[in-house]
Amino acid sequence: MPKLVDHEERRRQIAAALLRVAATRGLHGAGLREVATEAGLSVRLIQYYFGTKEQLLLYAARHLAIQLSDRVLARLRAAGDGGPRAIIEAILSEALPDDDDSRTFHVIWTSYLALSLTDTALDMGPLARDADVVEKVIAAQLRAAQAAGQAPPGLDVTLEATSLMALSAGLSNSVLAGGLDAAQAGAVLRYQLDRLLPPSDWPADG
Amino acid sequence: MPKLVDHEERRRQIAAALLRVAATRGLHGAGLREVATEAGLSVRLIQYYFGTKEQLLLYAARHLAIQLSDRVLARLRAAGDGGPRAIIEAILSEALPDDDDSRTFHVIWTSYLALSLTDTALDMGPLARDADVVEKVIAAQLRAAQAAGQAPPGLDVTLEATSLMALSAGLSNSVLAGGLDAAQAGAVLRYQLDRLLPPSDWPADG
DNA sequence: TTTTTTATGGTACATCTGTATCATTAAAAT
DNA sequence: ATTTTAATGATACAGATGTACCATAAAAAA
Repeated sequence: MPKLVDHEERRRQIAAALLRVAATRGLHGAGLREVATEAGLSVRLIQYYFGTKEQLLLYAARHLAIQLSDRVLARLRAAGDGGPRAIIEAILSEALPDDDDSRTFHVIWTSYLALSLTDTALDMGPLARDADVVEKVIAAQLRAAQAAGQAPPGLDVTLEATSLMALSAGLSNSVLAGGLDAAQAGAVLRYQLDRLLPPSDWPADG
Repeated sequence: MPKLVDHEERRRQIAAALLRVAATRGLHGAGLREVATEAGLSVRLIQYYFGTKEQLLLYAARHLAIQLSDRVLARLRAAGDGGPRAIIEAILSEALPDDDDSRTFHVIWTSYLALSLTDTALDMGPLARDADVVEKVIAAQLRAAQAAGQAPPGLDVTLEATSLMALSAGLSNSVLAGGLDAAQAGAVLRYQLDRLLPPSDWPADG
């Protein structure tokens, strides 16, 4: 046999090419031929490693989710241990499309969401579960902030975590659609975090 | 000539058919032949009344925006004059996909958003302007609430209005994606409105 | 060295896409 | 009654799409 190639590596390579094409043409407009050219391979190879296009899409979706995880983790490490407020801000800021890479990410993400709404074969389950994990982390941080007297004791941390995730998603949409720029979205986000975790302290027991 | 038909009426009819198809197949998957069949017309007629498909998409987008306006206005009238809180809740609740019609609307809306991100010819300007008007209405209602002593004087009404719009959009996304059901989303929304406009009063001058 | 297996290229195929063309009905204008 | 014009139908066309099939180079196994 020839080179005896690493299949997983090849799949990553192809998936990355798909995502690059999808960033400009959209997911539905990413044809196999164009993806093959972008990856520097033949169409036949995409068939060989994925079989059908739908499987390629699913694989690429997981690839995308992993990218997001990596980005969030990187920001978390960069934020260090600045306390709950810093951690939450790091996570949610990453969710905003503030640079080209991030914008590309969100464009493809939106494309996936739209596709999954009408294409039942496209299961976005894994991505939703990732979002759930993040939401739970935020809730935990809010609880920690309460315990440290940095947040009002009356706060419903579960509802607040859900709200923050939704706020972040909504702001992202606005930035993508052009209604807001990244700086404005960031300002809104920090304003809400300030309202949630103000500088002043509360008595730990209410 | 034959029947001497009302062009605008025909266009509405065709646009409605497109949206009906798009609700199940997605916007990108709504072929002219299928739309024609759905409308009970021939493909040729769609060409006759719209020329190109892109113009049909643009027209349908306006059609969709008008539908949304109508829905919001209907809810506003139904809400009567229950004060700022009731008005804001009416507007934002309408934005949540709580029934089949509303869900269909949001599916198509998301499809449009995704398309417009990669298809430069699809100008979503009008829709963005509609959203801006709604946001200004909400800001005005918040100001009214402040003046009536129903909201904290320190509130930045502009940022809060933007936040509420983003929150609503994000919640809608979650409902569409299946992470939340409509009831949960509504609960989150009302929780945030309670936090913003609590039952208790403030002194009008701070 | 022969045989088997893996990796790859090329290409043909059926289907679907939006659009263009040719033709026709029928009402209004003259 | 004739001419013009609005409205509609049928169908052909060029291109793109995902997939299937046939071939082959080359490395590992025998």
